Amino acid sequence: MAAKQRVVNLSTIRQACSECSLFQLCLPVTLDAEDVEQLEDIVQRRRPLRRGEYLYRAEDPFRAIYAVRAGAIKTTVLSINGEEQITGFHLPGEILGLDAINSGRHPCSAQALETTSVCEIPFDNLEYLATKIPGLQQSLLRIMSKEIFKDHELLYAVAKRSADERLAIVLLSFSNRFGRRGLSRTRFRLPMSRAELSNYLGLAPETMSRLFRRFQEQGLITASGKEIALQDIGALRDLAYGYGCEANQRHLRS
Amino acid sequence: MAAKQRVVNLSTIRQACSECSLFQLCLPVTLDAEDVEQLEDIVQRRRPLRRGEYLYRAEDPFRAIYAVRAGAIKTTVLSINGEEQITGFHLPGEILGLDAINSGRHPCSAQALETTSVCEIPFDNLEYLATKIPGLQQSLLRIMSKEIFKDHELLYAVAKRSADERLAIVLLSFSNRFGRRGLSRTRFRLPMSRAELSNYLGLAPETMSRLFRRFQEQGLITASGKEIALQDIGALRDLAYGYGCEANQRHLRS
DNA sequence: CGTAATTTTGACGCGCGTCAAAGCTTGTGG
DNA sequence: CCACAAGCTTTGACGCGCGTCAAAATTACG
Repeated sequence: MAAKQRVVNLSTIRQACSECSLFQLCLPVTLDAEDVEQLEDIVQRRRPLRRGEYLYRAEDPFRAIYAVRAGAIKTTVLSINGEEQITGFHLPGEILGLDAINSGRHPCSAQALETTSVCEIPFDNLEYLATKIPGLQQSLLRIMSKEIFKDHELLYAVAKRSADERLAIVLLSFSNRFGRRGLSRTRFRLPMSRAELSNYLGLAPETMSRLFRRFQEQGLITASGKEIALQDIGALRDLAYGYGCEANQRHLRS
Repeated sequence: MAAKQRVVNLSTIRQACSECSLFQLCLPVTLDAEDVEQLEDIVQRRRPLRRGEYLYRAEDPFRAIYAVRAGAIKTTVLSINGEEQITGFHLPGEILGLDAINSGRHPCSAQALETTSVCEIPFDNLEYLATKIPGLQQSLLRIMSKEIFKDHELLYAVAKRSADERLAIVLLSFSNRFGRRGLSRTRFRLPMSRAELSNYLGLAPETMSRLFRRFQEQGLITASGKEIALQDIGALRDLAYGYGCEANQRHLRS
């Protein structure tokens, strides 16, 4: 089914690659045109997901990883009492599903926050390709490493910080992630509701609401609905990274 | 330097492998004796670390990943104000350093909590070997996936829960991790101080202390110093996994 | 344009951090 | 083997941050 002849040049590949969010797999290392072509052959387009549709559900068997092209996806787990815990937001250019490799089943559900299109990358093929193309294996390992690191970061970020620090942190996180994709770092549209944000951050929605008000009063941001503009990134950074968090570390030895 | 001839049989390999904590790399997939031998060749023993000694420091260039053979290691980051944030405890049989693959530098420091011996697995060699032995590549990916998942778990675990739920969760986590290694699941010695535990969980040491008292009064555990005995695992599980955490999810759509 | 879902606002209470000081370990040197 | 520090761990008192409940205001959507 992939036996057709094709003529490609590197720049169109790069472009297609980037367009369908494979750039994360391509960029870190040098893959030549042929490699990228092979990689592209295994990538599948799917019809866009509508808001609320599931990309996969927890416990589904693991077949593929996914790259978000446009839109946004949230991943969730169900706590025992049947309540939804949001574990991550995935924006264009980001990859999800890696956490399923180990057990062979998805540990969380993935649901579209708005109309969203993704690329599907069947993992069997990818893994096979990775043994053939050393650059690709490296690339894969690197992405997974980054994933681990990102999570660690969020872990500290969210676990041990006050509500306003948490909000500052995610706002800056979105700012960076949009910025990396070439969008504005200071004005963007949050794809999720306040309730989802607060759930993600482990706060009550009421607290989230009050925070948004406070942040606006302090001139840190302006917000109307989901449209956000960061007015004072410096101050946000001060909030997010450190100053005023002399939490509970003074008790440790050297 | 690795050119010497050796006669091996699979069971001694397996044993050595498990002893030096490579079992995580071997077990998930089938590697034949020769593969394991190659793997073993690149593993390096190091002299044991004494309590407080660093295995590596944040920002150190990434050379190798490490498997804990005996003892325990904590990984930490420094927040801007120079305070230590504990990001993980690593017990025998566990692997650390994977989070450095992406950037090429260790994002955190690793320090021995007690006398600790580790295996060093130079990453260049491992990566090369992984291209030669498909089973090994799979194994690596799987471990990294597990790592991602574990972190996710802890993220929810710690971020959005009350102090006693957090304590129940880590106690059960240690119970499982010791149990997996063949030690008792109900009586064990915590390798870290209360202050370190509380730092890790994002709590004040005073709170930790009060929690230990409460848990003992309620008959959940008995503790004297670092020796812990879990008396009522069922109740701990109830605390850890759900009941009574109707936190902040009732606000979400469908 | 009306109904449902979301967001906002206010009042109130509890959990947990903070400060301060009193036991307990642990290790070191006489 | 004991004495004396220097950590740790525990205890109590107190206050603030944020969750909870309830209801109004706003927005989204058919």
